[in-house]
Amino acid sequence: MTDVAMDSGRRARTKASNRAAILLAAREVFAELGYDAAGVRDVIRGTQLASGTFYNYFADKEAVFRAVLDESAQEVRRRLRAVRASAQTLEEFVGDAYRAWFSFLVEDQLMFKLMQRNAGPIRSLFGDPILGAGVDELLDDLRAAIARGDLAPLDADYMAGAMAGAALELGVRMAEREPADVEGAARFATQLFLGGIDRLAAGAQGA
Amino acid sequence: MTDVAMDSGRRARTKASNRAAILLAAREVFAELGYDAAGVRDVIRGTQLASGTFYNYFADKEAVFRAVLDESAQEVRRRLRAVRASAQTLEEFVGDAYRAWFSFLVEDQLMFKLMQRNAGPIRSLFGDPILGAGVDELLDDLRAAIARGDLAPLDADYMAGAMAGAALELGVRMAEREPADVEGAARFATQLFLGGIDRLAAGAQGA
DNA sequence: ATCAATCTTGACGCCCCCGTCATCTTTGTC
DNA sequence: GACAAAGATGACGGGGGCGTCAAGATTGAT
Repeated sequence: MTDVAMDSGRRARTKASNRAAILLAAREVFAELGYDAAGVRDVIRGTQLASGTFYNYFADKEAVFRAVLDESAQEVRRRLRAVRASAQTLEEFVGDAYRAWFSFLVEDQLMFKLMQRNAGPIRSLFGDPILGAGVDELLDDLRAAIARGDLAPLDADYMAGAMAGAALELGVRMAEREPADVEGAARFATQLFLGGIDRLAAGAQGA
Repeated sequence: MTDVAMDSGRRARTKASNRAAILLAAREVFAELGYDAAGVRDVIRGTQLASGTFYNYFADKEAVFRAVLDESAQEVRRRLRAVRASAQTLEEFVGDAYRAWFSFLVEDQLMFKLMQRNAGPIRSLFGDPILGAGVDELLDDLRAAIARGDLAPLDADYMAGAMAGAALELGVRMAEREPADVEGAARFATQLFLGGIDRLAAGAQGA
């Protein structure tokens, strides 16, 4: 052997590329047919591989599905974290997050389609999280902002839900426009929530 | 025969009750397993009937599914229409609609579960509408209000989307609280959107 | 060049669901 | 009570997806 853990052999390279091919095909198939309707065969049909080979890479359909979602979820969270961390004002915090989210939807429409089509399966395979962990992080950020005094003491749980729900439906409509209206949708969402936060804050202190 | 179209015979009664039993079982099964995973057999297992009997009432799985959704959708729309028609102010319009929506979710949790679980199939079987026709009516109302001058000229499409998306996710969180927080969630949503509308209106005229 | 280890292949057996249909049961009529 | 029409039943044949595995192909080390 040339050395340990050298992933440069032909062996290792095809292994990686096969895995990638399966993941890509799976993403397309799940987005197109939906998790339940899609079969392992539909996935491999999208590659050059034989049916048996699939099982050298993943235990079953659920395993690929999880892997596919992990990829996307990580990327989304990475971007949103970056944007939120560098926000200086509340307006930046809200606006940049929406802008990043909408941009991502436009870039990776396959993932968006996948999320919409498989909301049910995602909810039942993982806990609740469709936008899942992403919403959890938003919730944490909101709570932290309230604790710091940067944000009025509103119901962070409801707020995170409303922002996430609006993000999904606005995303659909944003992507339908020609050309995709990332900036317009981001501005709309920003004004909507900043205005809403103001009013909720006013009500909270008055009560 | 006693007479025409008399639905009082034993015959007609069992027919109606069988149909109802199938619809109820279908609602439960679809909510529990999801449209794709559920089979016609799962549905009849929830009744006293034999497998063949199913096909005397519905052509196939898709047909029952459509029937189940129709029932619920009609009820939701009926309630929302009633509430909106009698609204005098913007605050009533928004607040009462959310209150009606959240109440309905609490009363008919089975339908809510069904909606969440089968968002994908619903989207692909019908056009887009998960909350579908309901959102269309909201959109119409918003446009009408803008035309009348009761509402500032904001993007009605985005607004309807944001309100609907928030309605879904707020609904989830509202129902999770113990006891279900219909009033709190309705107030939250109302303040959020009234505040948002104010700010969007201010921006619109300034631009 | 040889050979063992590793990976790929696709046919196979298994299981489950679907929609039908010949048969039996119930209903309504006279 | 007898008979015809309407309806319920569940066994059956067909189709399709799943995961396995024996046989063949590739790789990498000597």
